[in-house]
Amino acid sequence: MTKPLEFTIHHRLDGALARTGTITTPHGTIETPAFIPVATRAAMRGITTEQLTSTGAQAALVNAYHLYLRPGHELIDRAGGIHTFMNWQGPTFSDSGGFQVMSLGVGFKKVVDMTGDRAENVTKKKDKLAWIDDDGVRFKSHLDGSMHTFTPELSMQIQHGIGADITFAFDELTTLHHDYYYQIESLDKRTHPWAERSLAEHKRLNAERSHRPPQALFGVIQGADHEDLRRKSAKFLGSMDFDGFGLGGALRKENIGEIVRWMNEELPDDKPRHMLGISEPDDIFACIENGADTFDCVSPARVARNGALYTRYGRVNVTRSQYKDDFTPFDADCDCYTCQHYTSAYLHHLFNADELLSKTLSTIHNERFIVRLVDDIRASIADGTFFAFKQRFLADYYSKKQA
RNA sequence: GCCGGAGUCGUGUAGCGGCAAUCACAGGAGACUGUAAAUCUCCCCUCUUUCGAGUUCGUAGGUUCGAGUCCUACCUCCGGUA
Repeated sequence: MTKPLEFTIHHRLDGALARTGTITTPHGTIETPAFIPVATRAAMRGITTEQLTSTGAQAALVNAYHLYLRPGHELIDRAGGIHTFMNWQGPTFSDSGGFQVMSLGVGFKKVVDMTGDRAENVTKKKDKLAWIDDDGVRFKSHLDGSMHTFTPELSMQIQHGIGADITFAFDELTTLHHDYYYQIESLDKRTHPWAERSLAEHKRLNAERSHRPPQALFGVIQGADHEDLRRKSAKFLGSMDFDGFGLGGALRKENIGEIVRWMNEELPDDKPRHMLGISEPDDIFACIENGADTFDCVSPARVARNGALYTRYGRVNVTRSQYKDDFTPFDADCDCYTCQHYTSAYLHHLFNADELLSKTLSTIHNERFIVRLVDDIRASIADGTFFAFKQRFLADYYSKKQA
């Protein structure tokens, strides 16, 4: 195969931007919409690749920043690439390190804020581990304090060493707390020029490294919650020679669907769109309805490790004492390995006893839950029942909290 | 029997005349959205939704403006010794 990526659209939903399709990569295909679990450091925390496969995951996403620091992208290249290294034969994505621009910078020690109304939600200069200028980002390693400068070129070199099928342009992830003028500057001086530089370096590397399977590059749209900036960014990047697009950045939960629509109305229809860092069921519905094709997110895994499991009726902490004597599966509707073999009481006990297995079993469940949700949404688009499915699912999902 | 030591929140502790009283564990609840997350936050004597009120450091007295803290007696436990 000469092209790094092909995207075929199969179904479209009347009255919305939702579609189903197939992404074809050198390491296999992804039926979209799809949820892509995150294996930041070339490992899905707490579970094996076989267990990840059992969740129905079609692909996995790794992170350039983390793998650059350890074990190093040259080492992964020597291993034969990320697929061989981590024994994951399916399609892979690699994030550019753009998220760390925010999470180690202004967002350091903060929770991602999708409301914008937490007043003190920006990290002070001296406490940060990342500093931005128009050329790139200086990082202070969270592992040993050493300094590293990320540029679009370095990010692409790292991502090519890693060898993921789909890579992302290095971008600046802003927050809802940055003002409008900062958001404009961020687009014009960094995210957009960096996208051009990422693309140029990517093309050079794909040509230079012809002994490896060709890699795809997605440009990442920013613009926070401003319609004009989102449309402008989508138009600008959409006209470039990317294989697909990342829908990134500061999103306001309240109107996340609308923000996604602004971008997708401007983007070329025939290229895939990846929603970066989103996985709450209501957000997934809103994004798919407005044209998102794939998703990645650490949340299902993280909340699982911390004891929160998804059910049809909402996300619930198994650590609650009510599950101590509950000898039924935590989610009776679930076909995952965990729910097929273990009871709520057992999971409750494992968390209580701080057994590693608690995290493994709950991660398997949550990843399966979100993967299956998106699979079901895909099926509902194909057979035209999307809106009914969405209404029923969300009514159930939020029925407990409203009560 | 005598000598010495100790009794503080479910447990183990801090406390050195001045705030229901430290810390840890246990217990209860919550949070988590391109992973510095096996993390973090809150509650945890009683009553109260809150503000707040009440009762407390083995028991009973005493000294003091004020006692978990000092004194006396008693009770219990742990060492040592007959």
